[in-house]
Amino acid sequence: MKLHDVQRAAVELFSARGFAATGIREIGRQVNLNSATLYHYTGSKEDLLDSIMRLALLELEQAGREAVARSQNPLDQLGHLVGAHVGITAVNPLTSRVIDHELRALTLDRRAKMLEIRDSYEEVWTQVFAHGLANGAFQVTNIKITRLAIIEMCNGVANWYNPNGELPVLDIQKMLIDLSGRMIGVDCLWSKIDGELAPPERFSVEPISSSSEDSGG
Amino acid sequence: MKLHDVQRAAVELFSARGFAATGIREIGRQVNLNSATLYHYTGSKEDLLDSIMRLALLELEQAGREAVARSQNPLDQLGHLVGAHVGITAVNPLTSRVIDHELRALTLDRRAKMLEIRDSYEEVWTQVFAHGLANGAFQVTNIKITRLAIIEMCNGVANWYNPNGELPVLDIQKMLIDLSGRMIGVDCLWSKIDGELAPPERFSVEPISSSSEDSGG
Amino acid sequence: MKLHDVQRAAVELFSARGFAATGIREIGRQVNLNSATLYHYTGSKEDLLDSIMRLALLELEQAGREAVARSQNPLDQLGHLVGAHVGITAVNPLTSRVIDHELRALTLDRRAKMLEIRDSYEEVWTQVFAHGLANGAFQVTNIKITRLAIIEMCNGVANWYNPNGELPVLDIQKMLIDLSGRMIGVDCLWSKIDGELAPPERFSVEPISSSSEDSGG
Amino acid sequence: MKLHDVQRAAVELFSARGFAATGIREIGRQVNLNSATLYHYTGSKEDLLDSIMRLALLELEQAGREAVARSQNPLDQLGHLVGAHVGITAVNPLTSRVIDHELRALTLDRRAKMLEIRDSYEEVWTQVFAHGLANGAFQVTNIKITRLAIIEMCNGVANWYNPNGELPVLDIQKMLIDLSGRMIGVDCLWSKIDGELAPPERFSVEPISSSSEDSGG
DNA sequence: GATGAATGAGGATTCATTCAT
DNA sequence: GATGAATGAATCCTCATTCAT
Repeated sequence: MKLHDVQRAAVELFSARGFAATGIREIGRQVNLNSATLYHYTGSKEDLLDSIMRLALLELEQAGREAVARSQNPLDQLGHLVGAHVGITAVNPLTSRVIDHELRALTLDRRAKMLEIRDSYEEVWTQVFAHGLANGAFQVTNIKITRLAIIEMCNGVANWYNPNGELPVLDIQKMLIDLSGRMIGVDCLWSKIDGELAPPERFSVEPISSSSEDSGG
Repeated sequence: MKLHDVQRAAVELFSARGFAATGIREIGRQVNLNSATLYHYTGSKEDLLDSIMRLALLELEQAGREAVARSQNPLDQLGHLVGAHVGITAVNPLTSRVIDHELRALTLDRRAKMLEIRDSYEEVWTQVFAHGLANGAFQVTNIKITRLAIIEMCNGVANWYNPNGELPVLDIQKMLIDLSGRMIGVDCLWSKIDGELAPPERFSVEPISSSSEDSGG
Repeated sequence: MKLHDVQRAAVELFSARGFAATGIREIGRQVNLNSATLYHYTGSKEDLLDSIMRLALLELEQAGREAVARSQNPLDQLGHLVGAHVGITAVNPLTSRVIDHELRALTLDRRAKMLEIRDSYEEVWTQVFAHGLANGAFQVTNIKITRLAIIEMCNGVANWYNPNGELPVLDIQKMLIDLSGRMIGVDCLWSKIDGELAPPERFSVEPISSSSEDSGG
Repeated sequence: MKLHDVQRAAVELFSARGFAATGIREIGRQVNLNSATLYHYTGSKEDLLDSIMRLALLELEQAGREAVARSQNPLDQLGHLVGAHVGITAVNPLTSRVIDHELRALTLDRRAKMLEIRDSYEEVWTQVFAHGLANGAFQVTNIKITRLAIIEMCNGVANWYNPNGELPVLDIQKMLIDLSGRMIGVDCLWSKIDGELAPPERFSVEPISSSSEDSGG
């Protein structure tokens, strides 16, 4: 479908230059479409960004909920959750950067709706930590900061991981799961997880040749 | 000095809306200066961004080097380094966001020069990890990923910490030092550090009422 | 026929927003037709305007000639002419506004042809006045200005008459005939007219629910 | 002042082609100003139209009030009112056309405010007619229609009068005053008016070489 | 120092129109 | 008949920047 081509091109440019610095004509050029034709597919430029972010956040949220549903044990849940988040981020680094950087480009009301989805996703994390703490499985001094630190660590993957490089995604997932484990006082969390990690999905909007290229910003 | 006012206003707007989405007139309005007058103080819009980023990165680098110089012991060094980075980030969240997000807005050659500074700073981290590993003090399976994960975790502070909130900066520093310690296999790193943390400096370009406000993106 | 639907929709929009401010898609939307389909029925946007104006002006001219043909007496002729013009204007206010306002939207040559029709119609008025003056029936100091004043007064009906209101068209016709009579020095012209007024025809292009609504402009 | 030049050019083009069909660049070209510079003087295109219409309508209203204030006698008042309206219309035909045709181009709220001014002006007419009727001086069968007919007749002057032609404005005023008089049952109203007509003022926005040129529409 | 005026380039978006299906 | 896709040209407007004052 053409719409997907447009979205992919948009993600590529938005992630590289930023939403505001990307021209609608530039996007069109990448898909060999006149700028006027884009409006046939996407509505406004902001609509385009909105559709991309919504799609990505919804998939992230769903992946998070499925990850947690794989076990009742908070430790397992944390492992799966980190695995899912890191997996998705590593497989979709460009889209992830757009999610992380361009919320501010949305109009107030659209931003609010988008934040609802993000908050709903973060709620999943919050509950896992609450259980883990009550459980005694998580040994942390500050639950909130620890959670935020882990999430930021996971988000950071989009800034340095190159999916076309040598390191397989699974290795990154293992590593960050272990690091997360240590952060809550558990060593070698990866090896203790019950069940396999869900394979991370590639978004339909993620550009094909996404090479993160450490392209700044 | 007026230049600092302009820079502060610029950081405030760049961090909130992004460089490309911020108009030169908008900056002028915040400091009651005609847009044409800005050019007396700052040169071009890119010059303004360049000066801000350079200043901030140089201070960060210096703080990093001083942190490491406080001890010969890699564990101490890591603690001081994390403390410095987190401290600076927490005290200058808006400037930190600009550093993290707007490298891409620079022209190629300027970006290259800026990356040199950033690389030079990251080299400090790399060496600490190299020593820690050789030393046996750091128990990690993958140094590079561990280092990146820790740095991203520290950078993330700019996304959620509110310097006007209740939590003192020092508490954040302690927490993240402990978390970093655990990530390399050492518990309670904070209590083991030799010497006091250097008090984090506020950049001259950091807006006064910087409340991070978790304002998106 | 569909063509008439399109023309009616066009008159509705042209009279409300003006030709230049009306989009071809807007017209299509009103008749549930894709904008591309309009071209099967109407040709270009200007063709559409042209067909509307030509049709209306031709009907006006014919009505004018028939009105004058009803008597040899200049006073009767004037009465019938005013009656016809006012009647048509009151029954087709939207189309009348289009005629009055949108000549300028036509290309030079099309405008010239349209003006020929209008001039031909005005020639009817001119001759009635010439006869009335020669006759001695019209007592005027400036024949041209009087004629123009009467015509403008009649045209003005399109600006304020609401065909869905209480006042019947016939009352308007009576009133303006009397006023016209007074303007040439004859009182109660309406009661002196020989023969009945021709009933004013509704144009095929006049929108059905034409409520003039005094909607500005 | 440059602003006046811009307004004059705008009136010239708006009256000739219509607001919607006039480009901002076209206006700029006429005053040798870059289109971007126009915004320095005028704000948006709609602001430009708004300022023109407001200025013209306010002057018209003031002239109307002054005309009526010249006498207590309704007949005199009507004469002065018609004289003022016709005078202003004849001296400012282009601006008058803009007032008559382009209200629809304004946004809803701006249009509402503009209509307030116009209504306030028409209220002057309404009161004169009310007094004239109560007085017995006006012999009419329907005041409202008579009033509307006279106003439309006066407005019509903008459609045919050429200020650069042979006929002086005063002659037009005389003629239309007499015609208006006849419409309310009074012959030779002009010769009965007490006091001189106020000389009609030329608007600052009326183009200098305003030759009505009967340019369509 | 400071600013109003000025501008070329470019921003997103809409336009009337065509054409293959 | 009817339409979705496509486009070049044009829309209004904003941009960063310069310069005479």
